[in-house]
Amino acid sequence: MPEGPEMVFLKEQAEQFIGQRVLEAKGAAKNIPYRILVEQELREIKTFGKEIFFCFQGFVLRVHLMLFGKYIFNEEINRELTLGVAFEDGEINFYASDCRVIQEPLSDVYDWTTDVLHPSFDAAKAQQNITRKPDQLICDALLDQTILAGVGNGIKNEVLFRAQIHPESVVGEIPDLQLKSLIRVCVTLSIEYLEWIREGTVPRPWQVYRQKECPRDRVPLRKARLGRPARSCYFCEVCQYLYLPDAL
DNA sequence: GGTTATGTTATTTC
DNA sequence: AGAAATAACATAAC
Repeated sequence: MPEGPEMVFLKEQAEQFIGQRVLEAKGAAKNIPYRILVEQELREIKTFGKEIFFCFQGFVLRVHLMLFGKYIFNEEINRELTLGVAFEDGEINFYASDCRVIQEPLSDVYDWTTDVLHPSFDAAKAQQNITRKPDQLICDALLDQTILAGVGNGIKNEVLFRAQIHPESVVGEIPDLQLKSLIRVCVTLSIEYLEWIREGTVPRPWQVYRQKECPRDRVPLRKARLGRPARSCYFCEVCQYLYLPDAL
């Protein structure tokens, strides 16, 4: 569930509660001021990458779904509730999530120019940031949330396929134009992914992620755990070019 | 039943 | 000290 587009979709769903007061807040999450939340008015909802923020007067509730997180509206499921917040017209319940309170202004903590789904995303800056670690593998660079917030393992695999770049390519060896196009695809694919969610497209039309065959070459895809830490990569050895330093 | 997995952080190890 | 590996968290699908 938890790549950037999923969180933007959640924000769109939860925005129905803006302007409403909290009737009840409960859950197992630690360091949440449950009692203080009650009566507070939800002012705004924001996302940054895979995080969502419920903004109240003077503080922000931050939720990250991590790997197994789930949320459900107006219902509880038979599992330990991490955080449930009831508003005047409905409630939202989070499970297996990481929830925190942020006191500082969000703009002191987050830089939205790195969020691929934010209007102020700065592609040129992302390219500079990636190039700053020229020895890194591109499959790792794409998952760096300080460079491309919101890109997860699914988007990573799809983007590399579309840009025809092998996941084990060394960042410093990828030509500028290729890298630029790769970053652009991070944005366009994230937007497409958001559309799939909005339209309820299931299963997601992944081209390579969790797939068996290359849709371009009809060749079996390779699956390998690459990078640090090792993450699943699905790729085509025929059409995805491996950029490596010259041998010898 | 074992393995794997859309993610991040804390701890341990080198 | 600091980088890098490992564990931890918690859940469902294969």
